[in-house]
Amino acid sequence: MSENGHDRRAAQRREEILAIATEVFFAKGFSRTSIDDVLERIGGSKRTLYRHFPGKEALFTAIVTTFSDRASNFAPTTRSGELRPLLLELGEHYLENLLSKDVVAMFRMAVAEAPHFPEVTKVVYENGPKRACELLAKKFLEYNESGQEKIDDPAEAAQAFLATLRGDLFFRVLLTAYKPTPTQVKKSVAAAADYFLKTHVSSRM
Amino acid sequence: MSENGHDRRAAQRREEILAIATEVFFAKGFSRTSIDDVLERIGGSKRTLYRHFPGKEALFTAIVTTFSDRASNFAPTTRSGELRPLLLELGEHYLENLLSKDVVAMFRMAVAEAPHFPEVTKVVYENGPKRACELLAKKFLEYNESGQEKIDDPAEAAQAFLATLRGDLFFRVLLTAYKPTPTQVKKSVAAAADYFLKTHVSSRM
DNA sequence: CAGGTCCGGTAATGTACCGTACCATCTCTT
DNA sequence: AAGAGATGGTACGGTACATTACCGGACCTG
Repeated sequence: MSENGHDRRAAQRREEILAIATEVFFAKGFSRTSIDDVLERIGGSKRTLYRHFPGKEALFTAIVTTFSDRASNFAPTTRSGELRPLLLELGEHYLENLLSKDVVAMFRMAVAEAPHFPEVTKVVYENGPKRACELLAKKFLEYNESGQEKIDDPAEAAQAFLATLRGDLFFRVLLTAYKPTPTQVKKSVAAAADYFLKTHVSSRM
Repeated sequence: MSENGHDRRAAQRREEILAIATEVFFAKGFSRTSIDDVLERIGGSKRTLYRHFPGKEALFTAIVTTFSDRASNFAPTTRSGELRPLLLELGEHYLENLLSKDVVAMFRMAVAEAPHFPEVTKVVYENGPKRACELLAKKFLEYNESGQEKIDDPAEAAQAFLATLRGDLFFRVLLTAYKPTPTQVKKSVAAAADYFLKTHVSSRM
């Protein structure tokens, strides 16, 4: 009953539609995107779109939940014994991802529609900032077991590190056309890492 | 030529329209607010609204610029000699304001419409996060002249303090129905202040 | 008081758009 | 090979909405 030819094709088509719709929604936002806009890009008929997604709102929830889930993973990092390089690598990866075009676009859409789709945007929060913080806290815990220094209160440390990492930058990117260069990102990350090292680390004896 | 009776009345009416329109836009967002919705609340005719504001977009820019300007002031604070109470007072005021219903609503609208009104939302950034940071840096400078302790690099210290203050909270409020209680806010502020004191302060000799 | 300007209310105009219906064609299952 | 379902293309219904137009009455200025 599984691996039906029809079903396989349908699933493929669904993925394709979802991918293109994601692009369109990210480019124009929820309200400014019309179903016809999406259709123009995917090329099929209206009926097929409505078969896969019962309406515009369903399309929105599918886009946001799947994207926010896929986009929220810390890259596996080299686990050297030194803390600072680890922080730099993790921080840079996090910021680069957070400030990327797609993530910013999704954030704009999710924040705007939060009052209308509370359950959906809650998922964004959980897959996004919350999960990032938890994963980082876990990495800190791992580090504490094998590393040279000790990180106090990993959960709160992770929270603080990510916050200083974001600083002002994310707001600025969300609200203006500003996009920092990789060099500027690196500089911000280095500053945040140094703060972190001053505060949350005690040398292991 | 000034203080005309007509002009006075008109200015008054404009203010009234702007205030009510602000409420409606904040409650429903830009795209979901219809001109008729606003009109229903202000009670007049369409023509008068269109006389004061040439269209929906003009109404949007007026709302966002004036509100973001008015909402972004640090309260004057008691300048005692101790740093910690100062941080607590400033931080609490900042967070309470940032997480208030209206500010959150404006942020949602501004972020969503940023691609379409770049100049306007840029003003929001400058009146909001940027200005807050500058004002706080100035306060730190003042403190350094009269206080008991010394804050290193006031500009960057202000940035870091506000960032740790926000932490995760603002995202969570933007994306979910969560609203922290005053007690929780106080707790967050205290944590951020303690973190700050550990990092950015050197005792004056 | 005369005249211009603002105001309120309603109607009209034109457009954009979501969702459905119809029908011929293609694809996979049995 | 036949039937069932998916697809493409186009057209339709109904609605919501921004903006303009019209008109009778109110208010301020000269």
